[in-house]
Amino acid sequence: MSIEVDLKGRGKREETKASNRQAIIDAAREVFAELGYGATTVRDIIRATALASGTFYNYFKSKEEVFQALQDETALRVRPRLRAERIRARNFEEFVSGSFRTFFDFVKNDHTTFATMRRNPENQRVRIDTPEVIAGFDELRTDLELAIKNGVVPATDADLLMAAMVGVAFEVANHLVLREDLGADEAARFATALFLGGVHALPKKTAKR
Amino acid sequence: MSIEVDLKGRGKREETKASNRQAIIDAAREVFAELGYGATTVRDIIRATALASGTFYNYFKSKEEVFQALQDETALRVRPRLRAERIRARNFEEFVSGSFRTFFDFVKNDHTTFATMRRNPENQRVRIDTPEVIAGFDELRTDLELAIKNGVVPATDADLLMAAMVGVAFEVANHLVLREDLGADEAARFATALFLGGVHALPKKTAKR
DNA sequence: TCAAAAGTTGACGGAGCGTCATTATTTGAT
DNA sequence: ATCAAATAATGACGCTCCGTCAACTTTTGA
Repeated sequence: MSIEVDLKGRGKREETKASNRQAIIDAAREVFAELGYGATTVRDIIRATALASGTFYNYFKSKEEVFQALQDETALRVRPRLRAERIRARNFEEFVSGSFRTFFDFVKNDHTTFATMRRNPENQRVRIDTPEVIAGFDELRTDLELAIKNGVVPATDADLLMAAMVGVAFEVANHLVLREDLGADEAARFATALFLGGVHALPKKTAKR
Repeated sequence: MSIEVDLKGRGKREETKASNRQAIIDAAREVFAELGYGATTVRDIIRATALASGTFYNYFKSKEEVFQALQDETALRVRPRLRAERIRARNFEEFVSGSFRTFFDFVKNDHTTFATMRRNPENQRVRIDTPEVIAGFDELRTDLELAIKNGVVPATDADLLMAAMVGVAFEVANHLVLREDLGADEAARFATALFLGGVHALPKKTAKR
């Protein structure tokens, strides 16, 4: 008679599998933060765990793959917020300002996660475009295409528009992490004004992709 | 009586030193392009050279450092062009459009270099902010500060303005590399219109940094 | 001409990698 | 409750690459 609650509905097998995977991911997050992405080894990660070295490879192929899982986990936390913001928005202006504000808020609060993910001691930025991240980009482009179709935005290359928005978002986010004096509010106001102003000034040339 | 021309003014010592260094850098460029940054090893690089493995370490500490040298070399080719463009520009509009156009032209023509530097098979982007690159960013910020001082641009956080311009430039450049149908002209026209329009729409709030 | 300085070489000890035979745990059928 | 098959964990092993260093070669300038 077990008073144990089956945390995961399924059997013990499934349960430990999930918990081991999470243990590795959690350990990785800490080790990456401490040593930097480049310097950490698979052994470092597994050593921060109760598991044996071989076990690592039952779950991930390499440290890149754990990193990708980490990135996916993050994207998985951000995307719903962005989606909520997108639904709440009643016009294009709100869509843009809500997106920037949400993203910057996340970056500023989840500081460590984002910093770890983009910077490391060697002054080298690593960014992996995981499925979740790419899906997020696609959602954005789709929305921009919709805005174009509705005539809210001049008919431009939606791909470029997305690129521009993403570029501004990530690069500004970087400064957000590095600069103490810069808040999410200010950054969001800046990015929104810049992007919206820019969009309205676009020529109506290049239509399709 | 040597008919040999001392390519480098100095003695033989200096000369081979310079040529070895260059040989390593050149080999690295090719190997990175072939195997991708992540997969290449120091031995791969040195094997593509007439030198011995130990010699590598007389010139660089690691493959990261060679990569940095490569990046610096690239930045060293781009910066003068950007500076020339900046001098030619007779107003802020020309400054912005000239900068984007020059950068995108370079990216499109020097395709391989840029692609190698930002992408690799593992779908992972690596970017190192080397001294040359940072210096380039600083120049840009200085110019933007000047434009603000002259009242051509609303008084905004020059740091953010730089970040935005850099973000747009790099992210659009990425698409430039990946998309066949996209030309440097079109990209430059897009980025210029977006950025200039955005700048003029900025609030005059946040003054200093 | 030659000894000191500078640079090159590749072999070596060490570290991390990914695999795999072995051992332990879980499962479902009886 | 028992047990054989399925599944997962373990850590030792062979391998590759790393960075160093003593021995050797080339250059320098006295």
